[in-house]
Amino acid sequence: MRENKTKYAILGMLTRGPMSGYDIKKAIDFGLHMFWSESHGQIYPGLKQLTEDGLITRDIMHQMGKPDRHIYSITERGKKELRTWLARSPEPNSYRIEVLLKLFFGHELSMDENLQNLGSFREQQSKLLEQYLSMEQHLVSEHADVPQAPYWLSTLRCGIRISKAFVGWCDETIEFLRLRDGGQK
Amino acid sequence: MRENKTKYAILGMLTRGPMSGYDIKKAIDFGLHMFWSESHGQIYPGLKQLTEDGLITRDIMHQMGKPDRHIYSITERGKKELRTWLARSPEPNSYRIEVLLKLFFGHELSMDENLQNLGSFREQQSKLLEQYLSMEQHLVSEHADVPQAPYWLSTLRCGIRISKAFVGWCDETIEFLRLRDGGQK
DNA sequence: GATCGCATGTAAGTGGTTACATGATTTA
DNA sequence: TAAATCATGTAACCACTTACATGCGATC
Repeated sequence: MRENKTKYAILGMLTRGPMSGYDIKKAIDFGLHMFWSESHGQIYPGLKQLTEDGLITRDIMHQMGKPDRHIYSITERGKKELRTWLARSPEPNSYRIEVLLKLFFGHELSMDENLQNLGSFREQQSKLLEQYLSMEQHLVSEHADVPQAPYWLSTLRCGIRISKAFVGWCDETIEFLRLRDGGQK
Repeated sequence: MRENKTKYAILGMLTRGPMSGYDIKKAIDFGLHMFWSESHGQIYPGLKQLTEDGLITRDIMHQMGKPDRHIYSITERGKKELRTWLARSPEPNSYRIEVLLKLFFGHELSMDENLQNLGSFREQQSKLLEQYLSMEQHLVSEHADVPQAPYWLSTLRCGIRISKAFVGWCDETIEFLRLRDGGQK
């Protein structure tokens, strides 16, 4: 059974308070971007469905010079539905890591090309790492008082661990392959 | 541009030598399963397309008491296509990690439920880790001589690093949340 | 006698991204 | 003056999984 999890990301964000689809998209992009993503092409139909199911309600705010804002609020039933899902053990995640697929077939490439791929991946990950570290600082210093902070911090620290692991692996692997290549000559 | 990468996984496996769709599926499940997956509902149509495009060719082997085997071989053009893709810098991977989405909204749950989710994820990852470690041993002792071995080893070691990172993070987070919970009382 | 492995394929349905569509205001 | 931001939605398209379809032989 493949389940659509967009609804839970939406419901989760609405526990912070009423907001628009646009706000939800931004909140997901900012808060979850190291481990989750939703496109607005999923969010707007999702909001429609959730409204029909009675898990959220909609209010319309008129604005001058800007489009109307549709403000959604989570209902009690919505909260219940969210909690039920949250409490079910997480399914194993299946990721697809392109750099690893490429490296697995690395024998088909020159060593130089492999090292370039690894280098570009390393750069991606070390940029992410820096970003997470500065977000962690920001969270600790600015939002330590909000009750969700420990959970946000914990997910951030997972991102930090993972990107550190990737960077470390890149360094190890670049050296390992270089040595092998040199030794072969 | 969202690109279908199934074809590259197939082409890559066929660089080992001619094999059937069934074999390819098994090779992917066994060799790539920590970072890639393909369903046979993707593989068979993929093989058809690749044959039409002239990137692979097909031979049919009759067997007694079993269905025919369709044996595919990669062509020169196929190898070229694969190499071109392999040499392009890997795209950043977008993973969806359910346990993190759940933990991000952990404030909606009891501490006990959060710890249970973390515990179940930790178990998943530590099982994976053990599996990878034994595969590493096997690879080093049995297949050290094949020319692809360093690449296979490298991808395995990435899996090892990542699952270690997850397990370490789980331990840290379980303790972090327990302390916070105890401190609050 | 049931299930698993071998072996290939198609079809239905869902998941998800990107482009299309609109349009005012602010910023570079 | 070009672009980015605010703001919402739909439609087309592709990716991917799962169920359907078939059928023999071996194992439990």
